[in-house]
This record gives sequence, C-alpha cells and structure tokens, in this order.
Amino acid sequence: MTASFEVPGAVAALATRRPLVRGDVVFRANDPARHVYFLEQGRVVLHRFGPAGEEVVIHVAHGGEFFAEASLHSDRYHCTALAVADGALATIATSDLRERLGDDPGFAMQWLAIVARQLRKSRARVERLSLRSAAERIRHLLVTEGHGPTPAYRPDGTLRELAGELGLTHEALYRTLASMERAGQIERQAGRIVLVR
Amino acid sequence: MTASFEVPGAVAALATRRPLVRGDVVFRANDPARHVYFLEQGRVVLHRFGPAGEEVVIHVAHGGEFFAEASLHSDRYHCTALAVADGALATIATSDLRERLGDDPGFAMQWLAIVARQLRKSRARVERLSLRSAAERIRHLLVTEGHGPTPAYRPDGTLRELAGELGLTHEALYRTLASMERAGQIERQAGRIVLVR
DNA sequence: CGTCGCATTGATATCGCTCAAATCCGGTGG
DNA sequence: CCACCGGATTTGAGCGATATCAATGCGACG
Repeated sequence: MTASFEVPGAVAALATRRPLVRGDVVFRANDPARHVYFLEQGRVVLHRFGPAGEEVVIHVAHGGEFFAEASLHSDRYHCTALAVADGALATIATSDLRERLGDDPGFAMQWLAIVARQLRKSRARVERLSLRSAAERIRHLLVTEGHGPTPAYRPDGTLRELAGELGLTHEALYRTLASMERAGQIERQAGRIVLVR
Repeated sequence: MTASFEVPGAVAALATRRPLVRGDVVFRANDPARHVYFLEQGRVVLHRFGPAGEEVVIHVAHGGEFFAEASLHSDRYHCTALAVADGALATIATSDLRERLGDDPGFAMQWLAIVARQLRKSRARVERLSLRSAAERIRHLLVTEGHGPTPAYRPDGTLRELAGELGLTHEALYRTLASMERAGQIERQAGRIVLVR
C-alpha cells in the first residue's frame, strides 16, 4: 500500500473526493477549465501532443500534489490529464475556489502559500536536474530536501522512484549511492540517507 | 544590450527600482524576509551551502522573473541571493504586498496568476530536463514553448543561454540542432527554430 | 584593425544507459 | 511451515551519447 495524502485543511471543505482508476482521463486538452485537482494517491500524467502526434509530458503529478492550478486563470485546459495508476482524487470547482479566494483574504494567503511552496520545490528540482553528475544530484537533493544539521533524507517511496525524480536510471542511483558510501560521503541507515562531513 | 523587462503593471506601484552590479548580495540566508523581487535585467543566483561548504544552487533568476516570492510566507530567507551579472532590480516590500493582497481581491488574483504561470513553466522544464536525449529536449521545448500550428520558437537570448536552460553544453546543442535540421525535423530561419512535420 | 564573445565543427574521454543476472524481501496460498 | 512469486535491490559488462578540450570563422564594437 502506497502512502495517501489528505487535502490541505483550508481547501478540504471545497473538495469532492473520488477514486481514480488507471486509464481514467481526468480532463482533455481544450475542455473548459472548471476544476482544480488534488491527487491524494496514485499518479496522473499531464501531456500534450506535438505536430507529428508524439506525446510530450508536461508534468507528472504524484500523491500529495495539486495539479491544474492554472485552471483558475485560463478558461481551457492546455493539456490532457491521464491516470497512470489507481488512486484517489479530490476535485475542487474553480468557481467555488474563485469565490472563496475573493471573499476570504486569509484563505487566499493560504492558497498562495501552497502554490508558492510548490514553485520553490519545482525550481530546486530544475537546478538539480541541471547538474551533470549523479553524485552532484544526490548531494543537491540531500542539501535542499534533507532535514537536520547533517542533512538526512528519507525517500517517500522506493529507490526506483527516487531515481526517476533525479532523472537517473535505478542502476545508476544504486551504483552512485554505493560509491558515495564507500567514499565516506554519505551513510545509509534504515532507508535514510545522511550526508556526512 | 540584453533585453530588459518591466515589472507587471499590477505590482509596479509597490516596487522600488535600483541598479544591480555583479557581485551584489541581494539578501543572505537567515536574513528577515522583508522583500520580494522582480529582476528586470541581469542574473541572480539563489544558493545555499552544504555541510562541507559546497555551494548548492537553488535557482537562477533571469530577466523578467520574480524571485523570493516565498518571502510572503516565511519570516527568513532560506538561501542567499547573489547578482552574477549587472542589471536592474525591482524591490517590493512584503508588508506592502501582503496589505494589498488582503485589501484587493482583484490584485490577489493577478498575483496568484503570476505565481501559477511560473509554476507551470517550471514544471514543464522539469519534464524537459528529465528527458535523456538532447533531441527530445529540443522537441519538448518547441512543443511546450513554441507558438503557432507548427511550433516556432525564438530563443530569448543566445543559443549558449538556451543550452544552459536545456541542461546541455552549447556544443551539444549546436550539434543536435544541426543534425535535426539535416534530418528534416526542424528548420531554422533568422534565429527562429521551427518544428516540421 | 584588434579584441571579445558567439557560433560551429573535430577528436577524444567518460559517465550513465542498456541488457543481463543474482539476491533479497514481503506477501500469499497450499 | 514452506514453496512460490513479484518487485525491489544490487552488481557486471559493453556501448553510446554527451561532456570536454581544442581550433576556426564571424560579427560587433571600440
């Protein structure tokens, strides 16, 4: 059983929950943008198609993430959202959200904080993926996402999934972790990865 | 002369402009977070340091971008901002911004739209950098950032800068563009890159 | 007309991808 | 309790794409 996440409290009252089955299409490009979504569990791919019909992935949403937040500010979806794993989805009508944002400045600040945090995280990930070597990416992850004075990081899921997030194959990740441990740069204890020195 | 960008109208009234010289420190990690910034021109690196003192880049702000938007929601900066090129900076006091956000729902929606657009862009960039081959990254860029039915893209600055944005060396970008053109996948006309077929 | 940075192409090295195989582990059913 | 299974983890070998180092042409600008 993989982890499930709850809709953040501020938004929960506006959300309708429903299960999600692999293969479900949440919305299609060009549909009227009437909902914002919070993925409680599962995986949703947002993609678009190029002129020759090739799929271009815009974003892969994981459990605990909002997606299609931009529905608030445009009237049509610019991509298609497809569930690629079973899960659960919370749906928030843009009309409700817009109304609440206009009425309740405190709520608006909370919503803004959510979006801003995701932006910060995404930007950090961009820089991480811009690094050329696997070891540098791992070090970057530990420094930016780790907790404590000597940064410790516990992967959300499997190491395979972590490899995907780092833009590496799982083999490359395993090998690099092993060699960093041999070199005394990191330590691993019960699934946690700790940056040393 | 590189391009200069204007502070978006909604925010302009709150902003104070000043020149920026390479080497200027805009803020340091742990300083009280009292300002949000809009970079009109130049380049600013946001970074943090690991336990062994290695620099870890969180984000590189380019002209036309806001940075440190998260100052609104935390009381201290979590990284240091350093100008790495001359330019111009617009400074917005978080207190003013917070007040305006609370008073004026229309303004709040505009600010939210700005942040949401940056998030969408950043996420697309993450997926682009997750692609393994140079050609796939270029194709992704053209499809997601290009305009028109057969996506056409005009780089903001030089091809060297574009290479950096794509996580490639400039040599790799030149070579891949040349080979895609030879293969009839793209065309280049006066600095524009057009995806064909 | 010299200098500087961008654009371009060549040669080589290297790191991570790909294919392959062995082991470990938790869960499941007999 | 044990045999079995699927997925995660781990290590090996070889190859290929991109980084790296290098050189040249070109245009802008002083």
